Amino acid sequence: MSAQSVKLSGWVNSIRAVGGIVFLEVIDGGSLDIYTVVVKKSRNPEVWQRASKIKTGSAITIRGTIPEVQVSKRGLEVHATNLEVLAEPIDLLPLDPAGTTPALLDTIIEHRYVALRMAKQRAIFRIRAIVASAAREYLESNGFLEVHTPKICGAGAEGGATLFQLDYFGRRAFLSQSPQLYKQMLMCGISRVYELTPYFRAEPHSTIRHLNESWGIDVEMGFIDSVEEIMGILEGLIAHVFARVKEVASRELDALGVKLSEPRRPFKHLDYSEALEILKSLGFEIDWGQDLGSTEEKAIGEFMLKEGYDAYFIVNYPWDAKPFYIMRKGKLSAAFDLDYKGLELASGGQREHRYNELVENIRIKGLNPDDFSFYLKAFKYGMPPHGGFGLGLDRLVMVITQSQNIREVVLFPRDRQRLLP
RNA sequence: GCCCCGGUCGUAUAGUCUGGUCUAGUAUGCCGGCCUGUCGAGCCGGAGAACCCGGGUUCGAAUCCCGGCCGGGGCGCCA
Repeated sequence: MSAQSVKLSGWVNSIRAVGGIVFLEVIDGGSLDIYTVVVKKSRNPEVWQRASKIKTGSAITIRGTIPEVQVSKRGLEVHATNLEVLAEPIDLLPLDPAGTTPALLDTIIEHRYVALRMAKQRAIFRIRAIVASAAREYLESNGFLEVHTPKICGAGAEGGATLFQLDYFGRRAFLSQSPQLYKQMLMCGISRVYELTPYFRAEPHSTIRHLNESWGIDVEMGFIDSVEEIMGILEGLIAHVFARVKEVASRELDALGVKLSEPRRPFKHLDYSEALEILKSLGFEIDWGQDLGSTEEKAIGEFMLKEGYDAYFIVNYPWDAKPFYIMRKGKLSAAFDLDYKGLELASGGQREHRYNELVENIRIKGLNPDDFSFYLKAFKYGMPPHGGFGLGLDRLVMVITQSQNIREVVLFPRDRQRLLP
């Protein structure tokens, strides 16, 4: 048996020198692995000389061997036979990559690239990537085609939400607030589509769960029998993502101190009217037809959790509280929200696919059908019954990583104040 | 946009209520030294902040008052 030789490139996260031995704690390019690089004066005077002068935060390449006998209690021990410093910091690090001295969220965001050397930060963004790939995996195995719709749009999607305006060769254009209208138009030619996409919203909110640029998983499916079919896909998607993260990201979850439990299935279907009853019993005064505010959502979340449900659908919303493209069922609608512990993760529903009814809905909402002609045209050529949902990717990652603020799970968040970096 | 709280060495904080004793304390990081198995290393020494910006009160302001900017939280807004 001989020692295995290795090449290791990464950053020095901490240095401990004990007499003629230098211990470098090194992390690699992205995993959660930690290496303890050992350099002894007696064995390698030249390398030791260099190692004892190295600065925390330096980017280095090590060549060395992995000894049979591992003494280090932390990380894989590597005995360096060569050490090359590729770049060293020219300023004090803006935060402690080893995580001993805490950093405020604002400091982390300002220096996210350095913060990513902290185990917890890596864990969050590794989980984020796993969530995205697990979602793709599930949707593709269910016959959904990934599509990419425009983010520069000539018309505001549904009216209502505030849009970012921009100049498009002298014409007025907007950043897409949602792929809603485009994914529906696609239902005239493809039966199942999905898109991982940014949503741009110019709302001046400042909360722990809103951003002006956020990411969503948008799904639309045609030839459906009922709205239940859509909820089935959404529930399956959520369940698959949780299961996948649990399966492949145990180290990341450990690093975050998160014990992830998969949501109880089947998800409870809570009627909007039932939700109002619950709220009434909790002392809230809500008139039928009103949308639920965040305080109400949280109260329902707590109530449902006591009943044993972390994830639940709220169904049968009043149509008045929903957008024009949602199918009407008298005073009610074929729309649903998916909430997880009081946080809205997704909303969706069956759409109105009949041309005349759709035009009528637009009018009822006080909008002008002419403004939607590019969209309405798609409903003239054999549009099947269809529906879908938009699932907030940031919020899903937030829930899985048990982050308190949505900014924690977005590398460079865009909020009202933050435009750089 | 409204309400509450905050802004002090690179980082994280103490100090502010009860103005002077703060030439601003501590931890970590940083610099120098000692130590051949540290692993939140240890020990010794050192540098580092006129306290977000502007104005005011006062003999005297990190501390009190006003405005602005920024941060955290709550609400509103939210296809």
